[in-house]
Amino acid sequence: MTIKTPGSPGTSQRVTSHDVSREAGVSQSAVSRAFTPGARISPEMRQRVFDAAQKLGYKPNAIARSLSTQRSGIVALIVGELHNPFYPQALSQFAQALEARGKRALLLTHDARQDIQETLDAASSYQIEAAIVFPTRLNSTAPSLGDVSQGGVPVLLFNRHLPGRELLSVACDNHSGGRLAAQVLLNSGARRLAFIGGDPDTSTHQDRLNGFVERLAESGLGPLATPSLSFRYDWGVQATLDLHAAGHLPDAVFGANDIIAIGVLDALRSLGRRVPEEVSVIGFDDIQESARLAYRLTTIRQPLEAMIEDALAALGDPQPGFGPRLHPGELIWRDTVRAATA
Amino acid sequence: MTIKTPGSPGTSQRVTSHDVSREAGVSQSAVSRAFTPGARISPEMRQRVFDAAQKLGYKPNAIARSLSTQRSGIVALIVGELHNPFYPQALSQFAQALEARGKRALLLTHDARQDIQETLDAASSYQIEAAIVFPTRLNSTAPSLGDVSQGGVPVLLFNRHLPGRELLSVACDNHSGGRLAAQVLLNSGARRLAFIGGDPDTSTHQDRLNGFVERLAESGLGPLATPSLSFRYDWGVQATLDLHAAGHLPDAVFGANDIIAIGVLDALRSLGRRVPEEVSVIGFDDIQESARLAYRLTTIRQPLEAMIEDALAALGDPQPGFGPRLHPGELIWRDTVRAATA
DNA sequence: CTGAAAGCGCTTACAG
DNA sequence: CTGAAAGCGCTTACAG
Repeated sequence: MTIKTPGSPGTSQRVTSHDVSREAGVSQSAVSRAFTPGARISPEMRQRVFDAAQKLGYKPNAIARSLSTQRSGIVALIVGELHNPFYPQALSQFAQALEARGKRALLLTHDARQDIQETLDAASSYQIEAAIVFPTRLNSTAPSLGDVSQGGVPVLLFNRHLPGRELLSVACDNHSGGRLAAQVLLNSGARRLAFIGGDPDTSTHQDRLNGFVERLAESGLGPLATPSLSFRYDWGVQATLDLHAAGHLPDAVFGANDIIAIGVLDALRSLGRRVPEEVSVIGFDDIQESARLAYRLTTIRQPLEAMIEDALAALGDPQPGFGPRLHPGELIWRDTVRAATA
Repeated sequence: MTIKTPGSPGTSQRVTSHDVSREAGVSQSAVSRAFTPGARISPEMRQRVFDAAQKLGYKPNAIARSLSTQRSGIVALIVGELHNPFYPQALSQFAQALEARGKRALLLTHDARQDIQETLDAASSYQIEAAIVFPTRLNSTAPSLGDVSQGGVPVLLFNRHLPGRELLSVACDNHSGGRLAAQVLLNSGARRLAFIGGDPDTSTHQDRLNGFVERLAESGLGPLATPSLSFRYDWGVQATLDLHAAGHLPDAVFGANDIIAIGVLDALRSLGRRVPEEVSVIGFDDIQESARLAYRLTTIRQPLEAMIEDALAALGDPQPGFGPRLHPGELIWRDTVRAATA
């Protein structure tokens, strides 16, 4: 791909601070100062520069500024597959939050075939100030990520944590969330509870499962089944169909995330099972889709805004500490869990 | 946000080509050449440089390179709201396609309150080579976009076109797609056809509607109703409910996109109407969700890959021409349109 | 093929 | 407050 120059080709010469300084009859330093927020410059000078800049259509070159200041203002956002709508939502909110802070988001993709380290290296050549990874493709078996922060740029895992690695991470308090899901289902009178899990190698999955099982145990129960595979709609459907075929249909299911829970709902419907009369279903995330008329899914919401703020705060903190930063989930009560029995 | 330096603070000094040249005992130009693909340099020299670079952990600074070469390798991706899953999909595929070409994607958001021109200006300070806008928030009343390409960077509208402006755009052939939808519905025996539209100010909406109406007219029919508002699920639901309340329930509906059509499906279901027995429904886009068990939506697929390739090709072309570049939609036959009557 | 040097467009001590 | 100058880390004619 090469650059083309539509419109007047002559105009395409980039106008620089030198051009402006000439036009305004001041030094080049002056024009630089005029465009630097806290700089020592008289209002008259600044105005004079602005007028000339306006006239010439001057815009400071952020690349040159980055080189000079040694701060790019760029944060890398690294995403894998986007099957789960939770991620696009997080992605765009991150981009906005970054912009609000005067930063820019460099979007990088990461697929299963490549080591995430390569992606990070590629990003770091742009002198990124931090990298936020949305680990749709990353589980605890991921290699070498532990070394990343050595390069000097902080890496933050969003919505997952890797135990024992020196990485920043922010996530929902999935363990408590798992407990909450169990609690809600138990309250509704359910006794045959199943968990349909996502990728078993992820902390997200594990924490939700452990919290769920822990709470069940406190009521003297164990899960009926905990089939787990991946955080995808198809899997939610499949697992439900399998359970049914095996004659193990539960009276309540906790889907490891909403997209799975929605699969469960669709499968149940195709099986002619009524929700919540025969089977209660609860999910996790509260993606937009869960509120739809066709689902009205009861779920545990991840406090996305708070998590994003916190992620950015952690990245800005010189001594953040490496444990996962946890945020409590919030129960969103809709129509897929039976009302509590009296 | 400031940079922190985890790990060994001493290590955080960026290693530059000078460090490498010193280590390798060669000139700085040599190390630059070693990292420049087509450069004239002997294999021995290159290897020597690579060894030193490896030892020091050197990575070329892309920011400095950009400044020097006057080519940033950065393409801006500008997105608005992401209610429609079509866009995240397009977004991540664009990012991948760009990476495959050695380019980087700068992600910018654009909300309704701000002029898109501001967003483009912000982007252009990073010396972007092109901007691709996903016009979820942009309709034909958008101001000033016509001036954008003056700045020297080509702007491409994805999935929409603005008549009469000198902008690149690639889109599906929505007019033919609208005709195709009408055709399919007519073949199924429908006679009372409605179109539930999106934002009436968009070319996407208009072209689909016009094609649809045109084909209907050829069969001596007119649309039963064409309520239009926005490309959102909620609107699909609402419009269907309204039609029903007004006693105008059609025997076939063409949803201006899949997300609307899915809303229609959900509303129909809540009304106790059977699809496709009582009402046929067809959508547009073929988002992943449309294939789900609960919907199995018959729809017209936008050839996303081809559109993305073409977009990148157009951006690389010095003389692209400004008409919209149209790609034919493909009928995806699933379960929401009645089989053709004999 | 290799090196010394100028230059990309800024920022920022340093003097005044 | 203002200007001249050095420097950020590369690339690329220009000589050799």
